[in-house]
Amino acid sequence: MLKLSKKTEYAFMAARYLALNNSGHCSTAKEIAENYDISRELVAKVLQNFARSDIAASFQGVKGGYVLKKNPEEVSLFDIILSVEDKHHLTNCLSEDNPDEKCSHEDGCKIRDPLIEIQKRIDNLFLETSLKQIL
Amino acid sequence: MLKLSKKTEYAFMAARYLALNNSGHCSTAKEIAENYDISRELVAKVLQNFARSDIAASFQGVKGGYVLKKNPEEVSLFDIILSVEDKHHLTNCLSEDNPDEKCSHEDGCKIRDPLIEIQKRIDNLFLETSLKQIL
DNA sequence: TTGATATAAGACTAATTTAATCTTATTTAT
DNA sequence: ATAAATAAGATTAAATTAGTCTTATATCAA
Repeated sequence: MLKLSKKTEYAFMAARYLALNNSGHCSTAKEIAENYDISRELVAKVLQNFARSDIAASFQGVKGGYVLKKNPEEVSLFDIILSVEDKHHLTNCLSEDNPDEKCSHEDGCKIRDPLIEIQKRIDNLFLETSLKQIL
Repeated sequence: MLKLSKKTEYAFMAARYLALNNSGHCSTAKEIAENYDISRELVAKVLQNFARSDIAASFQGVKGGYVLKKNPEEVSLFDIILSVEDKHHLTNCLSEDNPDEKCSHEDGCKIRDPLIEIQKRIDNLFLETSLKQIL
């Protein structure tokens, strides 16, 4: 596997849409969902996440919606993933709720450290790629 | 997410075990499973995959088991992942059974190309890391 | 002030994927 | 012959992910 979730895919798409339509105009979840033919509710959740993590500003009510809060070159794909995904770790024993040496296979499994290194380098790939680069 | 499957974790562990115990000695699935306290059947499947993809040689019958067929520095983590995992793609539209331009979001989603690039670079990280490096 | 259209957020259900187990067959050393 | 191993596929169970539904709140405009 090692697959991005649909939520992350939708997040990339929604962020891209916001970036391309940021001329003072407020984009709604409905608008984006219809544009890509995906679930309105899922897009809405993605956008709510964006608002929470300060990627986008939200406006409620009629004429409400979302606008990007940063320049596309200032938003990394990593920011977007983090905004939308709670777990983003290669293995369970690499996650923060499982700090330090804790591995379900006791000290039998010694693959943790090299994987931490690879994890960092993968994160960096997404960190180095900005939203601007996918427009 | 973007998580390795347990199968892949087990594969790394099993490969590591084989590499550390390759002094003419045949390692069995049972032995490895007990050593790491994981399911015997799952380890068996991993080892069968290793045999099919020529990472290990298998010997049947009593006194049977598996031995690494290559030097640890000649086996990459990517080889191991490929051996054990059928899908190893960042997104569904990146998989081979979905060639070329086919994306469920028609031409609406334009994130495919940059993701192909990131996919390649992730693959490279695993390709550049050899089994020897996790011993 | 009411109705229409948004976001906000959480509960719930459905679908898919992954993990684990079970079963049967075959091989081979003793 | 028997015990211990691989081989391979079927089946079940568990976990995760995707998608939907519901209720509440905000805001614009007639």
